[in-house]
Amino acid sequence: MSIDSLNWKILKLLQSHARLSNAEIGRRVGISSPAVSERIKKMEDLGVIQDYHTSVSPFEAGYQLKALITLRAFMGKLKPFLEKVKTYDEVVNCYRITGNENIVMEVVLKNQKHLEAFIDQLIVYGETKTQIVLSRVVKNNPIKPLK
Amino acid sequence: MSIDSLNWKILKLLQSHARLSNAEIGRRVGISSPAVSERIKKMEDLGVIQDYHTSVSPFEAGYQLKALITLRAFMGKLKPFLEKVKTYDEVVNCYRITGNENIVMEVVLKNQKHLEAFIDQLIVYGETKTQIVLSRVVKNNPIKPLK
DNA sequence: ACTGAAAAGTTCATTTC
DNA sequence: GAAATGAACTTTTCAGT
Repeated sequence: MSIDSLNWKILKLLQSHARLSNAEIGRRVGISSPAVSERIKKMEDLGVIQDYHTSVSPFEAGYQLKALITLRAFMGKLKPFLEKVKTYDEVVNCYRITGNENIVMEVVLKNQKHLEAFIDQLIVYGETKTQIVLSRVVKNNPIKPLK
Repeated sequence: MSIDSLNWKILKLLQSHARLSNAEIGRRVGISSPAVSERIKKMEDLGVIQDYHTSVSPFEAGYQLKALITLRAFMGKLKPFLEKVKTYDEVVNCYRITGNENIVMEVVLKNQKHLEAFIDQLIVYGETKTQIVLSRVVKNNPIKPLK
């Protein structure tokens, strides 16, 4: 499927402002709101649009620490871990990756004690390395059309 | 600021379904739509809600590869890189982190040739390590209230 | 992709608790 | 201070073109 330039205009708006009304989007891209609605629906159905997400400030929610934790799973422990990781409230995102480590997780934590307790839970699945997130330099940069 | 339980209910809905109408949220949490609207507005103003984001499938948009690239910046090159990184279309997210590497980026790329060309651009700023993302095990897991 | 009418949702002032 | 109500306005949905 190829995304036409009108759909790219719609996606550009939605990627940074998901709660814009169809009418407002229509005004900005120059079509009527039913047309916007139909295009968005089609993109949802085709899987071009995956989901609409609200980001909540971890800090405001009481999570003082953000970290990236990589895991190098022990033999036979990767599969059980892939199931277990879905149950951790601390894990916001988790990727399976190539290389020496198998897994990288983005986690939110109350404090250092919480971090320590969380890492302790992981130790049965593999070796971990932890990097504290100091700041977010680029945040959800919208995807653009290929040239 | 502490988030009350009604606001947590609203946030729970919004985190996974950012385009729900205020009226629909109100129905599900048991208050009127003006009350929902006011609560959301207040959370936006206080910075509890940071933004509303639509995720577009990189694959459907023509990006066949997703990778995590870490960078260990050369002496005096970190600051210029922090400015430069905001200009790369390939970089969806970028964090500054503690540890041996200073930076980790989530990037989307057309193909291996594109990856190679992108890494070539980074080489002036520091040493890179690239890990290809095989799959996303956990995706935007909503933040929950602290116990 | 547009139009037009009906249904649904939002906004704002006011009232209530 | 927080939420409900009701009127005016806006948006969405769904028909037909």
